[in-house]
Amino acid sequence: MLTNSYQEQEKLILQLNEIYRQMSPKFERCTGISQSRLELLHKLMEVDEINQTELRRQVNIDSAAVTRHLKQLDEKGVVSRRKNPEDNRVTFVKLTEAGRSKIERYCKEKENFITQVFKGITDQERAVLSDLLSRVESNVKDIEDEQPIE
Amino acid sequence: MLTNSYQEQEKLILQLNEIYRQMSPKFERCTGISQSRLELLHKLMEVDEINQTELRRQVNIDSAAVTRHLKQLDEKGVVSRRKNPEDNRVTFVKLTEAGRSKIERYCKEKENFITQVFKGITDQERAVLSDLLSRVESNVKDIEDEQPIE
DNA sequence: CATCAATAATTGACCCGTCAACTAATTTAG
DNA sequence: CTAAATTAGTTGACGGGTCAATTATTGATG
Repeated sequence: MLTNSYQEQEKLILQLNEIYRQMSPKFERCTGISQSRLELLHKLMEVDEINQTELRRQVNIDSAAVTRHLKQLDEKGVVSRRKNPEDNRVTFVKLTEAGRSKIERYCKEKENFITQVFKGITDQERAVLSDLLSRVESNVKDIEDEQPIE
Repeated sequence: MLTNSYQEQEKLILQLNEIYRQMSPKFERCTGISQSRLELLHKLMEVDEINQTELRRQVNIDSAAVTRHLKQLDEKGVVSRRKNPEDNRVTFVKLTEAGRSKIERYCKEKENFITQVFKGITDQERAVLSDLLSRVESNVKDIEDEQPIE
């Protein structure tokens, strides 16, 4: 009984991984941009100007990753950066005009994509899903890192 | 109305990504091995000997990734490989004795981990979750890759 | 005020995954 | 029987993420 239940839990974990792994590359092929990069840009859309630490906090990825994304986006002219004159450690980031219009097109594609992902799933079911995922997420957050084997 | 619903869908996608990103590194720190590598080993546990293509098919990751995992596992003495004498293109993989006993310890840690992930979630709720994820997964699979912007 | 601690951002090393190109072995067809 | 297609596995280039170490700047404290 417990064994049976455990195996179902194992399967759920695999499902979560599987969905992520299937979805990420497809998202990128469909929209032309990766999910996390678009998420970064989406945040920038909302705030006009923001420093990297705050951006990192909101998108919740490593600051190293943020730096590299922004560097490339800067080179492509999607984003511009300047130092905070009152504190030379922090750098402000904002979208360029070109970037802004590009993103709109990305978001259009994203909309199609997302619609397809949840095809046939009712509002109510999505609410249930969201609740369950939130609880899982919270459990994951609470897990203490332990000593690995060896 | 539709906008509201859409934003919830967006959030769900973010949640899925978030869980994956949070879980993967934690899993590895807790158990001492990565999820996909343990999944590979788990499969090997069940089948005694198997060729790489079949393994790739079952675990559903790129053959390049499989090759690299097995190469490292081979070097660590967890796994042994030999060519199929009847078809020199295929290579058979199997666990070594040392590997087999190591995996048992990993699985023990994994069990703790998974238990924590689903803490406070009932069997019935897990069943619902599994169903919803399956449907999402199936939708993702059906998405046709389209032309990206530009 | 001079030193030591904290903070923001960057960089390097590494893991994991994809795709595309390549090698080698085996089938298949002409 | 040989040439072309297929198949298994490997490798290289690349994108994305983490952690740990480093740099530069600012803040705090004796």
